[in-house]
Amino acid sequence: MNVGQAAEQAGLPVKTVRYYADIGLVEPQGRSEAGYRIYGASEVSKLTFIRRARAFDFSIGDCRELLGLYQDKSRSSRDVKAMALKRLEQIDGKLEELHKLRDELARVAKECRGDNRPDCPILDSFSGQENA
Amino acid sequence: MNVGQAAEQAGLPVKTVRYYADIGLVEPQGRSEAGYRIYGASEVSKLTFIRRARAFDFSIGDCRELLGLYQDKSRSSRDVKAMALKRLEQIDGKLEELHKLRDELARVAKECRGDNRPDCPILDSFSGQENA
DNA sequence: CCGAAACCTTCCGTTTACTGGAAAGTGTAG
DNA sequence: CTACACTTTCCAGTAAACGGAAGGTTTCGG
Repeated sequence: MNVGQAAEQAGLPVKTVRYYADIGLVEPQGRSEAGYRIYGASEVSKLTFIRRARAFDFSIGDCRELLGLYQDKSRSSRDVKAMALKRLEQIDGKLEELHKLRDELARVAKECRGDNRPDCPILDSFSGQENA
Repeated sequence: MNVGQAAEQAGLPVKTVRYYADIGLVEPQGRSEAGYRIYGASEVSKLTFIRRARAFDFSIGDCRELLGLYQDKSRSSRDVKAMALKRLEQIDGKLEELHKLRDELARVAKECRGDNRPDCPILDSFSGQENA
């Protein structure tokens, strides 16, 4: 199948699939006489795999590593779990940070009357003139 | 004061302060005879302002806009509040997404024994072979 | 069989918000 | 005077693609 179909099956934009081929992440089975990339079910699996891993915020580098584990039938699940737990930790950190951010922004937004007058607690908080 | 001191006071890397000058976000008061950027308290305030806004995930474009409002003494707080609420919405969306992600990753990681055997629910979930 | 539409190719530039480094000039402390 | 810290500009690169141009291919319909 051509790149378009492979992309559709994997749920990725065509450009992205080509990009992944360019960086050697998922190379097509081969090329047609006209130079078209040819993909098979196995490549679609890998692309799908990557789409999902990316949705978990794994970097392309991580994906490369995970794909290696994915294809290595003799890998130990320990390695994979270690990566997953590390990522989980990162996500938790990000979540916490984002939560704090959200709450602070919500707080200052709530304090702002949102009228025609210029005084605005939001901007005050940015400039470090909070009265809290 | 020179760029280094301004950066320190604003809590930003020197490179970043120079970058902000380059893109016309916060330009120095002037230049010394030797061509050194000269900053004053007012610029440091703006830099600090931007650092904080950036911590709220506002883009540079947003910061430019906010800085305009910040400096415009006749602005209405309504405009600022509208921006803040929009950003809040975005953050909430991101939070929700990240939460789902976290939970799913935690779930598959928990199911993974993490031993020397190759079977791994984490990788299975990536390739779409979940049994859930 | 021809022409248009819908594919596909490569290449190049753009994006975001910086960061790093090189080469060279300047200011300062001892 | 010299070492060293600080500054300048410029160039390149990062992540992970996206957008578009110019051109080749395939396929569908008449």
